[in-house]
Amino acid sequence: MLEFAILGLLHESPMHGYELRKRLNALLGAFRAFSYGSLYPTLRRMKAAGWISERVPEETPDAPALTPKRGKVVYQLTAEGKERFQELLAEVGPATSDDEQFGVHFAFFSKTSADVRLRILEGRRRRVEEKREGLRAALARTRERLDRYTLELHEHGLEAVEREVRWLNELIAHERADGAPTAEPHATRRSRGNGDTDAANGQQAPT
Amino acid sequence: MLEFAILGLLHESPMHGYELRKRLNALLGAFRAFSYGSLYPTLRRMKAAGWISERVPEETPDAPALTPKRGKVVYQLTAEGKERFQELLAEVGPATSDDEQFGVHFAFFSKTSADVRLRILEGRRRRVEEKREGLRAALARTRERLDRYTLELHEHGLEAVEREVRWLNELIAHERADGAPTAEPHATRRSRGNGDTDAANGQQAPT
DNA sequence: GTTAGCATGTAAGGAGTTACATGATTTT
DNA sequence: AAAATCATGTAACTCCTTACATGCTAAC
Repeated sequence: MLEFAILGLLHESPMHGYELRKRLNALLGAFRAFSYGSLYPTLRRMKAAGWISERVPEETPDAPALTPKRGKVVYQLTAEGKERFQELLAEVGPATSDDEQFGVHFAFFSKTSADVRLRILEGRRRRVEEKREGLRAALARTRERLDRYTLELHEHGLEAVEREVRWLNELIAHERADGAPTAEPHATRRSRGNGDTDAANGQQAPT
Repeated sequence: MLEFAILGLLHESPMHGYELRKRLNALLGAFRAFSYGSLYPTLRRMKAAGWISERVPEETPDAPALTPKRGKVVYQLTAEGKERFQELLAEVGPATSDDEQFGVHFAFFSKTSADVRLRILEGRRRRVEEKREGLRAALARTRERLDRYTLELHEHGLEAVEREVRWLNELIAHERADGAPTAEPHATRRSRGNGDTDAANGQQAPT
């Protein structure tokens, strides 16, 4: 997780730990935050594994050995690191649909190939739909017996999940449209709604 | 967390581990799931701490020592356990606004006193509002530089957070109305909207 | 009489957090 | 030169997961 995120960020440009952490928490803002206590040990491990290397920050040729005393350590990806990142990008396991895993994978979608993107989105959708069905069933089964607050909690959870399914549907439709503008012979009319999600919509124009 | 949830469930009725886990995951459906690997050791700890006790399932007086060989172990709350639960209910620390902590606390709201409920809801709202502001600032700051997907992720996150603020506002208003139908001399008109949350609403009737 | 699901547990370990400790650099 | 913030790191610990191991009980 952390490792993957670090690889992704260093893929864009070399960085030192402190900055890495800030960018990490900005990137994943909605999902996750990491502390130094995990960051630095992870960097160590990754260096030992050969995926990243330290780089002494460019000395201006004039001031050669100024003071890299306990200096900033700038990390950059090695060739192996780049490979590893590609590997992790494409490796869509059963856990890739988990909240956090999905978030991180999604954050690096622009570095992911179109087919893998689609696989991930569909996997996530299935997962979220399962959760939705579970919640619906539980609600239908116990609606009468639940106290006001538990009910409120479950309904709010259900709505959040329904929203996410809609979001994923849009993303998937978009991916399909982008990837095969003239190919797919199966969704000519009906720009929204895919038959599975029931029609409990009612959206309004975005802010 | 687990401990708190167990106390809460056993507060309703005695149960054995297996059932406990099922009810636990049903109760927190949207938030969390626990595995046996954590459940049983936790039960042990709690028993050692004196919060719960095992109860040999009522033998029918006719068949005295039938076969409780490796029988079901039914756990029930002790007096100390009940106290502990009340303590945890009322103890609103800085972490009570965290996603999971909040979810569990909320699930037991019907056993929580009105003033604590309000404190928890307001704490949560503040937390979520902070997150919202962070996301908004980040979006405003970097909107141009972000790739399509990161943008999509952040916007979806922001919307989710905005939804939760609205939800919390409703809950808080409801609590206030319930708790002090005639008392509070400070919210006579304006049944909704609390000045802080900006007016990006636009809700429709619930399902 | 064997598969499926109920029921209880343990050992090893993953993935992080908190709290602490320290030094360098910039701002006031 | 004091305060803030940047920057790196470690030790101890928390909390839970995975994988395994076992036995009982109902259904087919």
